[in-house]
Amino acid sequence: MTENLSENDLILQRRAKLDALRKKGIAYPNTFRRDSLSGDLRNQYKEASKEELEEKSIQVTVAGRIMLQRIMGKASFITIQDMEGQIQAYIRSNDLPEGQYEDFKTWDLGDIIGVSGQLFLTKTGELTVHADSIEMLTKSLRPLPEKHSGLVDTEQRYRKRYLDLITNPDSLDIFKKRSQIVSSIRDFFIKNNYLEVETPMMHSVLGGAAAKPFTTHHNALDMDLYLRIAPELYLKRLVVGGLEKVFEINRNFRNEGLSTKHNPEFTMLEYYSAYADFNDQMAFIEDLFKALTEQVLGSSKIDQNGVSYDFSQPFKKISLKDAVSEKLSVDSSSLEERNFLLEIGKKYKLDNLDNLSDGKILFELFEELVEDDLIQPTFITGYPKDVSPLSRSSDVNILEVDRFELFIGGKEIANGFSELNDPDDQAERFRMQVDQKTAGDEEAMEYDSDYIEALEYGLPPCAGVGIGIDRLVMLLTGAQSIRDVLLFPQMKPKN
RNA sequence: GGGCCGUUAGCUCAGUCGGUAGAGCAGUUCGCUUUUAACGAAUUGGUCCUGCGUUCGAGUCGCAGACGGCCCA
Repeated sequence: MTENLSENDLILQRRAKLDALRKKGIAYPNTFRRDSLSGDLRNQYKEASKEELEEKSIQVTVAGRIMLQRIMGKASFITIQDMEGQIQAYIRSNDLPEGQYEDFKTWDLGDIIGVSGQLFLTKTGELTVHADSIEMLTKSLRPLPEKHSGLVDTEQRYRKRYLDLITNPDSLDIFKKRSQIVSSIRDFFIKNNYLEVETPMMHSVLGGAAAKPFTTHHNALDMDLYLRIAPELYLKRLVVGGLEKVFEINRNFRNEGLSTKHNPEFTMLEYYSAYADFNDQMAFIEDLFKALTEQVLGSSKIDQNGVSYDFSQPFKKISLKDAVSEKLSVDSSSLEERNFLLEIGKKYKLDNLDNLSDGKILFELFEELVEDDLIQPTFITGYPKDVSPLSRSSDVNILEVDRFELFIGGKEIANGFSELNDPDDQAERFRMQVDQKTAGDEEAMEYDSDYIEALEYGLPPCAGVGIGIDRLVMLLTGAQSIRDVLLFPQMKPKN
């Protein structure tokens, strides 16, 4: 448990074995090359019969970590694990140089070795490499977690992810899926003629989202900088610059509490398309989810944590006001009356109620009352202007903007809107943000005059979307905590 | 920030009413040439998360703290 670097017996024994290797001059070789991976061999020969394999005399060289061993006096079976899975090797004294079998018997679980030999099927039908040569490649000095249960302790799984990955195939599978998801998204955007870009992670002006930032300091410039809370304002500068379709998959940093849904650094996909509006983007998201689930999970109809999702169908759409009024069983027009909003806000114990605008109260009521219940994919539309300082104003309702958020499984998955490209309107919204900041709102944005100047050159009509990759991976893998989809979730150091 | 729960051997876990710290796996030794979490025999291994307190005596009870998990804000 405690990080005890004083070496116990198990480590001393392994070190003694390493010393013996060092004396022979074969401690950490790097000349061994494999020609096969466990998964490929399994796939390739899953149909082959014992006789066929024997007849073909297939010589292979594999490498990996010893995970299981069944040692007998003059012959052994071991299970070695590589990046694709496990394969068994049969090590027989007679087939090795004099004395090597005795050395082999001192090898430990966790050691990384290479094995060459012919493939065969054992009498129980398991594909096995019949070793004619074996080599110790990396001596492991510390014992692995228990071979059957794997590493169970949640804290250790996060702190020592490598042990989790070695011993828990389910965990490994989540991270393989995560990689496929990101790769599939990237393909989808590139196919749709988007250009992938990278924008600054260190910002001198805070903007692009409502969040508390981390600050850092640049010594040579002697200036404080924020770790970015969102790339939005830079990506839209690029659209001004003529990159009419751009996307970025990268980290954002928000200085807030940790939970099963929040990690201070997390991965965001943001993309922008000129000559599109928020309705176009909703349709595009439906296409994205259909393609993504088909590619990564093999079907757009999936079951996750007891819920069935069908991503081949259009998603439900409902306005924020209707969603809240439905929940409260009141007429949606009553949500336009401040007294009623205050009454309901009080009932649900919203903080600092009197200082909140009507739109903010409505928005917070939505989060409080509705969000968790949006299990099937649902676009919420009709967002209040005062919680959406970068969104284009609605042409039909002066208090609202052309914005949506997508909820699936009770979690916010995407946020998108027609972009505000009127520089005067944007300047006015920034000023309101600054007022809110002055009034004590720590999540409010700063006035970004450089961005306003960019808008003055002309941002084409456009719409953009942000999708939280971590939550998306949670959805598609069934993970219950964001820490289970982050290789190294944020943890307090021990001691 | 609040509530609840957890922390015992390298790992996975027991530990009764407060009375000498236990098992399985791993390790070590022996046996075993087609095993499957191999098997059989023997055996080593402890800062019971930390500190303070109560007590003749604390893994166990109390207080404070650390780290983690879940829920709430």
